[in-house]
Amino acid sequence: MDNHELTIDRVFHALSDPTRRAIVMRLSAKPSAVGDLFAPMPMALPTLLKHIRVLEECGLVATKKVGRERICEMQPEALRTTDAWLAQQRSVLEARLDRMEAYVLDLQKTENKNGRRKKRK
Amino acid sequence: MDNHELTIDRVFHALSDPTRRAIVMRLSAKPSAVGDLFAPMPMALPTLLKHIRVLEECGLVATKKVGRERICEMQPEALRTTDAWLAQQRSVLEARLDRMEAYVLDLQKTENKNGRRKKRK
DNA sequence: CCATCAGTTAGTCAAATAGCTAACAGTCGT
DNA sequence: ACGACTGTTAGCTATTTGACTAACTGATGG
Repeated sequence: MDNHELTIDRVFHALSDPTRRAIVMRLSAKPSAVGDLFAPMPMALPTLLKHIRVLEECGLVATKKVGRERICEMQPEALRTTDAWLAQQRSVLEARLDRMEAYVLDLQKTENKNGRRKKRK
Repeated sequence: MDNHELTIDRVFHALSDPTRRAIVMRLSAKPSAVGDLFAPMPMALPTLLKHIRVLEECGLVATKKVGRERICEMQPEALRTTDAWLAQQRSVLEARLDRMEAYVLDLQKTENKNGRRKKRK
């Protein structure tokens, strides 16, 4: 019953498919009906529909029925949450690499001062 | 033959699994041997090994054999590439939403000037 | 040198995924 | 009212995934 859950699991999984990433790119530019999204896609309509459902269930996209069309549009929040996870990892990782680089540079400086016979046995 | 490909597909897929995200988080903090990663995981060793291979094949992690251990460490580049994709979508989407908000605010202002009978039928 | 330690390979299995076709169901224009 | 338009549902299939156990390989450490 409780679909439309915004779990990082689901969002990453949704974005792992090139068709779904293409949909996300189009919907980021502007909301569209299912038929508009379908036009350029090399697959059957029900297949596309299923991709849209996946995007909906992870919270990346919301849809509403208007007449006989279904309009799809991006939900900025899901994108932000996922971006935040990635940014967090990057910052932890890159902070550590920077510290390491600083440490190595410091080592080199110390070596230059204290002992130059390093290269000989 | 050509594994270790850094495709956005593979990176997103790799990150869609909570076990693999946990590995990424630990390796972002510091490189570790397979055994260290294994210790807190509630699964068999070969299962963990396979997760590590997935991370390796998408370019997120690199490993090297040292004695009888295998040391794993993060590859910052893969994280950056994926982060860039997400950031790009966010910027397109949020720029559009901002324009739309501005437009709506402008409409409201115009209405306030021209016609106040809006609320009555 | 041989037991233990740290992975590794191979093989099995259930569930999930992405694709298809065929048939059905609301809406709209005339 | 009815045909065309736009989805939608219901199966079916092949492939991939994430998990397991059992058996194997290559490095220590004593």
